[in-house]
Amino acid sequence: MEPDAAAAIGARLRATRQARGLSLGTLASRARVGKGSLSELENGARNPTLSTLYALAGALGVPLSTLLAERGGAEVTSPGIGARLLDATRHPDGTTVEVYLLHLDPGARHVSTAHGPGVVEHLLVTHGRARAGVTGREIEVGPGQTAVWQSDADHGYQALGRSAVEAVLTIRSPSREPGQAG
Amino acid sequence: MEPDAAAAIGARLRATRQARGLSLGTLASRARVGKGSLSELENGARNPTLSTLYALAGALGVPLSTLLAERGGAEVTSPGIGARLLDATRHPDGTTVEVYLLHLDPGARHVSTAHGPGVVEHLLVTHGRARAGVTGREIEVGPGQTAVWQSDADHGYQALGRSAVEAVLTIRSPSREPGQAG
DNA sequence: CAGTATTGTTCTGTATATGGAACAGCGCGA
DNA sequence: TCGCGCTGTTCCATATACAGAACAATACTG
Repeated sequence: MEPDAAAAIGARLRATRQARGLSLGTLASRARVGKGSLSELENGARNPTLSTLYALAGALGVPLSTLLAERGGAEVTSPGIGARLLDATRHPDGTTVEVYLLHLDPGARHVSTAHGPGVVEHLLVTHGRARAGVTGREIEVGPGQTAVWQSDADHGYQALGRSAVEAVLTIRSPSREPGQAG
Repeated sequence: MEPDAAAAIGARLRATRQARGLSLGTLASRARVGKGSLSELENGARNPTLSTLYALAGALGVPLSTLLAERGGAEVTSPGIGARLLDATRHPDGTTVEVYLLHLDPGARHVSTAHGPGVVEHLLVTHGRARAGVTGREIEVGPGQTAVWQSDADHGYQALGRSAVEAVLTIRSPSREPGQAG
């Protein structure tokens, strides 16, 4: 297998567990999995079995595919910028929604030309500060704040200050316009 | 594990293999997996390892999540409400961010008691209309709009009108307060 | 400060998943 | 009828994932 696929899944496992506020021991006992197994698994030092994966996903209340990081692995769009597609759904009425997890290195900047009409982007900053929006009308957003813009004009986002930016970027395209990360 | 989860995955495996017109032996050798292992695996008499699953999925040219039985495992939190965790990350500074894909049946309503201080929730509606926010101060949002609230007070969201609501819910918790979907 | 949880780690014997060999059931050509 | 190539199955020795215990390192509590 990919040498670090186990590591990736372990990291996701740990992240989800901690996000739930669970200790390693409690999750292990809830999932009826050995504490040691879970520890080594989170550290990527194991090649888990389908049964243990199911058990852990079940105890976390998460579909197993969530733990299987393999959704379009970290796509690097520009230097200093990483975007990971979390989900892309197409509603029956044709609108598509893409959800990205975005990482901007300090100072990184991304600009994009206009998309089709009606495309709306939401940038929800979870760490650091950023400037985002249509070119010339950017606004500044910090953790827990969202910038929204219509991307039918040139637009972009950039990291402010000296710390990296983590954000959730959602792109909603009304009809058949394919969304691009940015 | 669920007794038939292995059987389900085995069936899918066999189906995709045959759809590719591959014999058991050729797939086994391409994936560098024992013939016997693959046979028993397809018959549901095995509890495969992540590495063998990856190897087989890779040789079939299929994302692993395709082979997993639980496609689109929607977690049902309340009747008429489905939430699927897309991602849960914990930043080094301790803040955790959870991103959910949310589905509300027409008229469905969800209320939640107060979480710890500093928790911020963002509800980005991608389809339908919803009312969301702190109890008594809800706002109405439609496609492409976001409702934001501090969830240190009772809060909730509900679908308006006669169509279902699709949304992206992001919960940002500053310290170690475990986030709950809602 | 000790005393006591509670954390996550490393260790160990056992169960089992693994690759490969041996096996059986075909179709086909001579 | 053989023989040969193919199919997929069952068997076996070995590697390893497993549960749990024993451990260490960090908190609370008196």
